[in-house]
Amino acid sequence: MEYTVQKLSHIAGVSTRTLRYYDEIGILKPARINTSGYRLYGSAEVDRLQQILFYREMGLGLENIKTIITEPDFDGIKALQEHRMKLLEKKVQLEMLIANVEKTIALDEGRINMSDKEKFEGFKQKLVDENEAKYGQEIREKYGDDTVKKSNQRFKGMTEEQYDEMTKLAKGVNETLYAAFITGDPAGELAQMTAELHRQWLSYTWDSYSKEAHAGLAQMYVDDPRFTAYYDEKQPGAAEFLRDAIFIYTGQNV
Amino acid sequence: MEYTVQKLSHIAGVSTRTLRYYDEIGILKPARINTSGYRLYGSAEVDRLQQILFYREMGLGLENIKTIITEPDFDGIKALQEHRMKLLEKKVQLEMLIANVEKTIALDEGRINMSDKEKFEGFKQKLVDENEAKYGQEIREKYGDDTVKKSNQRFKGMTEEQYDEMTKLAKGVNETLYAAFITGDPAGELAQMTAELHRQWLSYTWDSYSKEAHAGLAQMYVDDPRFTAYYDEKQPGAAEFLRDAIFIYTGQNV
DNA sequence: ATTTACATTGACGCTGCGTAAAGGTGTAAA
DNA sequence: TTTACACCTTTACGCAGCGTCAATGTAAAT
Repeated sequence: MEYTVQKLSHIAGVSTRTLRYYDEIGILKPARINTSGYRLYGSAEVDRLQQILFYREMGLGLENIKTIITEPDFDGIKALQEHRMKLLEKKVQLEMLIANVEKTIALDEGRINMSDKEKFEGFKQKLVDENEAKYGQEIREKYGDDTVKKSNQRFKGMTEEQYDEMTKLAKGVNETLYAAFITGDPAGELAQMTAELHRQWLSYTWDSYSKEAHAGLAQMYVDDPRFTAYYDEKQPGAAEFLRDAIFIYTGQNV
Repeated sequence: MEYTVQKLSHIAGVSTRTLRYYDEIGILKPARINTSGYRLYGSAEVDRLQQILFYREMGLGLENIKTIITEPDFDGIKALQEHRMKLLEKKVQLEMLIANVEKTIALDEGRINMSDKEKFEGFKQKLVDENEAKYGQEIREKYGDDTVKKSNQRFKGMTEEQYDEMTKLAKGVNETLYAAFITGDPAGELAQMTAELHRQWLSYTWDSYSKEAHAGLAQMYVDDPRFTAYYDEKQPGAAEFLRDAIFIYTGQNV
């Protein structure tokens, strides 16, 4: 009995394209080809296809399958055992991924604004990583290696409640900042409230508070374009305005 | 501060190719391009890249990420929740796959011959699925809807021991069949033993045995090319020989 | 003789880049 | 100033496993 591509595809439940592809990659060649170029398969090919599909079901790649079924004394079970290990690794990966996604979703319960939270999240990341990478040295020189280390550690070791609190404070800083900016007066009530919130926010990561350090950070907001961009995104000039407000709050000379 | 591709790639820990690709698909365009055609990124782009990498870590596709970060009021959490569902589905699939692979490996303990077992596995599949698809109707007409249903159910509901037993019987049928075929005598002792083993094998799936049905099936082995192919693979003419033996065994007129 | 069903060989598309290849720039050392 | 060398650019194939046209030839049924 001979089968054309379509007949075999019906028997095996695969597409004709698949059969042609299997021919192309040499994993299943037809028994013969007739004068019109038609592929004709015999029962041996049906069996072989069934083996291929069996291993395919197991998730093995076609190259692997080719090796298994072409080399007569190849240990199929051993291949499956190796394959199993790969699958188990994949499963671990997937589970970690799912855990991460779920953690991210759960973290959102605090419900700031997604984009705000993200920005803050990114901001936090930047504070720790980039600040460390690029400004680490000068900050260490200014405030001491120990202070910086403690700050970073505290940042990473925060509980979720603390993180939430800090996030809320950050949100408060943002909101009052933009409200204060509209008043145009960095010495005004709103602007000073912003500076106060900002101080509270800082206290979450700073070991000890000093007006000088606070003012220094405010100046950095203006000097470092990455910080400037963060505050200026919604409102150009906001970084500078915040610095002025903090300078007044800390009694720094402008 | 402006970053070239390489600088940005260092900051973000991605390849320059990735940055160019992100430019190409429009997910992250540089702030500006200088006279020499160099890509220059600003801090806004650093932020955007960080968002992109965040979602990428979550396993989202770039097209999805593009939507999330390009459309300002798109709900990122919702996207993550949908994504989570997909990941969970993937996990279920993967677990099923692993279970299958492990079952296959375990089944090999019985140590038939791998290829024989596979063929039988495929044969079982064909019996249930294809038989149902192509000959279901005529068999139902012949033996009744109920009989067929019960047979299929029993086939699928078999325990592993039963399956093993059945597998051994199938192997016995094959071996004695080819031995008997050499004798050339379908009425001989070996051939009749084959028929007997075949009856026992049938009993695993048949609700009740009848000589007529047995003979009917034997005829089908010859009529249906797929069955013929199975028995004839090792020995052309074996299917016909088996039918003759069974006809004699059941006292059917040839 | 015509329609219909089925066959063939290309060849592009999908995902997210890795990896050359071939050639212009920027900067520092000789 | 030349030379070297690091860094930039665009173009394009490769991967895994087919799905999906497109253009065209053949077998079988009406």
